[in-house]
Amino acid sequence: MSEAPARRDRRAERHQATRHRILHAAWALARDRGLAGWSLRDVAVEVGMRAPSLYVYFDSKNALYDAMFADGYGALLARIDATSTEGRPAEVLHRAAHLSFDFSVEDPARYQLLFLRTIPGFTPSAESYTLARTVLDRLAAVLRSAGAGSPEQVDLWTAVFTGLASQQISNDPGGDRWHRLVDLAVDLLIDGRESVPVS
Amino acid sequence: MSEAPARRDRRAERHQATRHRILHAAWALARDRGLAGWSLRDVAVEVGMRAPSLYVYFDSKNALYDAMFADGYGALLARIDATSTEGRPAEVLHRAAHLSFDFSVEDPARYQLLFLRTIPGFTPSAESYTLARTVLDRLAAVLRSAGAGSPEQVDLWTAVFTGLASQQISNDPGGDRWHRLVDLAVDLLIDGRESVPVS
DNA sequence: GTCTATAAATGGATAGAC
DNA sequence: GTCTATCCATTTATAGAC
Repeated sequence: MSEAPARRDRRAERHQATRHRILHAAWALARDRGLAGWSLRDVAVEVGMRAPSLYVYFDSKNALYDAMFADGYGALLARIDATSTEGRPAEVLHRAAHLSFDFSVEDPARYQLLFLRTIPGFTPSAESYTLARTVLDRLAAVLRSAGAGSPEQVDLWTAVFTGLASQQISNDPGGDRWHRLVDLAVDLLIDGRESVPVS
Repeated sequence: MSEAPARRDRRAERHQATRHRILHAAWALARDRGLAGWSLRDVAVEVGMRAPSLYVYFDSKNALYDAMFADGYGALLARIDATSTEGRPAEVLHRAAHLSFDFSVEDPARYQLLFLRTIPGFTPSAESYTLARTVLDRLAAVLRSAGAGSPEQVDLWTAVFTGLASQQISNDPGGDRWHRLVDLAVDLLIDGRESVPVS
């Protein structure tokens, strides 16, 4: 009440900016030491603060995990939106497969947080969970638009490409041993009855 | 030197038995609270001891994780040995697929320890890692015996069936939404064998 | 909003008596 | 082999000064 709207807005903006710096630092630590390999102190050091100051921005460590969870699905949504759905169905499906695979492999910690249940005591908030559902439905819609949209087909697709990504992450980090199989897997899923040449 | 061999043997046997009790308790806690959701104190309570006594049997918590890792791969090996390799290649492949899928799904904590890198600071010992390699080679040999043994085929198979299992665990625990897709996936992979590059 | 100080709890690990 | 006692480090989280 005692402040002009402009000043209040600037402060809110600044607050949001600091939140993002904290979030970014947490991601960096997660990528570097594993999803569970860092503490709030570590995050604080990374952003040039003391640990207690973080509580101005996040109510708890799990709240920070929840923000990371939502942020990760936000990144997936952005990736989906940035991917063309033009072209023949087969082309769309190849693009969708690489989208899933690449998104998973490029950040194993994010993969672990978004797609596995691995942090003891952490459960996404209702809002974050709803976001996750929405984003995955959006990905399913892409498959549907390319004629691979039955529930069974979608389930099989997600299993195959997260499976390829998981193997790539765990058994050949930085390599391409499973990446090389992505297009082949798409072809097998598109038509299992006749051999499809691999380019 | 001051003890008769018989007495020494009985003591070694007793020691091994207690080690197994501890291992069993750790698995029970991992299944119940997650792979990282328990402490050595919890394990001790479970076996009716105090935490320091555990150090008579395991040098550290990571040593206990390592024993669990080896034990898990031992269980997989036993499962492989107990599975028939008789019948037509297609039958063998269906059996192998269900073996992989069921083994993963029936114990998510074990799946996490054996197939994902999720415990900060834990790396399997050289011996355990060698065992893991041996067991997975054994599974690959089964695929080979059924005509699906090229490195690319084996990589694709493991990715597909651990992927199905991972989705089942994370998104439909206790259900069969991805279990129902196992045989379908096998058929698709069998039909596509000719298109898999043979190196 | 950031800090110091500290609570409060946890957890891995060791020393040494019995 | 098991215990008590304890160390030592860590971590999440809170209180309250500035």
